[in-house]
Amino acid sequence: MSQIKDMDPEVEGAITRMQDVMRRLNRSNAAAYAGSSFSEEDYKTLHALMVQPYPTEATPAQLAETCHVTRAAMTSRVDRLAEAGFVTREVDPVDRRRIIVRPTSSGRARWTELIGKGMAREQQFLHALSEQEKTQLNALLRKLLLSLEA
Amino acid sequence: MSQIKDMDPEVEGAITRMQDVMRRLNRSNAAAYAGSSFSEEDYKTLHALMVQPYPTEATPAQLAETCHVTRAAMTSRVDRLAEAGFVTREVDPVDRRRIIVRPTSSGRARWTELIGKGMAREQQFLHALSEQEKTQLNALLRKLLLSLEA
DNA sequence: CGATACTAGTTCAACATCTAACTATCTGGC
DNA sequence: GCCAGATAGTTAGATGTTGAACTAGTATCG
Repeated sequence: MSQIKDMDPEVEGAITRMQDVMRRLNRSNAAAYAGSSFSEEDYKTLHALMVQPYPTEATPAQLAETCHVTRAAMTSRVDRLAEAGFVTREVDPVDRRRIIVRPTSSGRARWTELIGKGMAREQQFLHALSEQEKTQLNALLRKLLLSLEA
Repeated sequence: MSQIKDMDPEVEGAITRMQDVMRRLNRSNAAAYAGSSFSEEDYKTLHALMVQPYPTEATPAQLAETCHVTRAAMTSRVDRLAEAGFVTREVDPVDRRRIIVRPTSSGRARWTELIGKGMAREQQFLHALSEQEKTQLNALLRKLLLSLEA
């Protein structure tokens, strides 16, 4: 490989490390759902639904946006969750184009069971950083995101 | 959504923000290759190859590991690059199971053309942080990764 | 009131990825 | 030398995603 000018080691390092961190986090999460019939996508979709303000319901389009996937992808995600009995699909009587997705009691239970484990995993993931360091990291990321939103 | 105890806002925040940052970076990179016949995967594969120590060559398995994909995925990646004339595939005469991948001059040229733009994009991405802040961010990430490697 | 434009959701084909099986080759004991 | 076991790469089938086309229902406005 030839000489690479214009390279900033701090920039390269920060980006490479962030990618590495996220890769490890994703692997850790994936591992937590491996072997189960309930997938990580299932959880994320269910979570997007449970996080809605009262009443706990949403359209596929809203869930798609929250999960950062297309509506097409959300169709099959909701298919699976409905098939497994974790959510219901109902046509909105006010606007019959719209579908309203709601968790079943079984879906609520599954989410409650998994949310705790997920947070424990995240805390374990960052446990090497002190409270002060986590705050510092957050401040840097917040500043970065603020600039990126422009 | 019910009461969520055991939640640490700093942990949630840091992870959510890191995910957000990476999503934006990935989108920015994807946009840079959109419309071109040369994909982001093509670039990453070519980059993994060009980053090898002299002589600039590697086996598919090495490239797969560097790119964090399976060997199976690397087969089709190298297929495409070879098809497009950016790399060559040659059987290792010493161990005929192995394939040696090498960049063509056209591949080298393409990489040189794109590496600069990529670094410029990354620097622009982090431009909101001062040198000191980038260093700080790096230090935090390094510490975090160190703990995760155990 | 009716034509037109928009919106929500779904379906479909293309694509990249993964896991698992398979082929070909090499290696190490016996 | 030969056979069992490991290794490199490929192939096949399944999965989840995207973008584009399609269906059905709603809103606008002349």
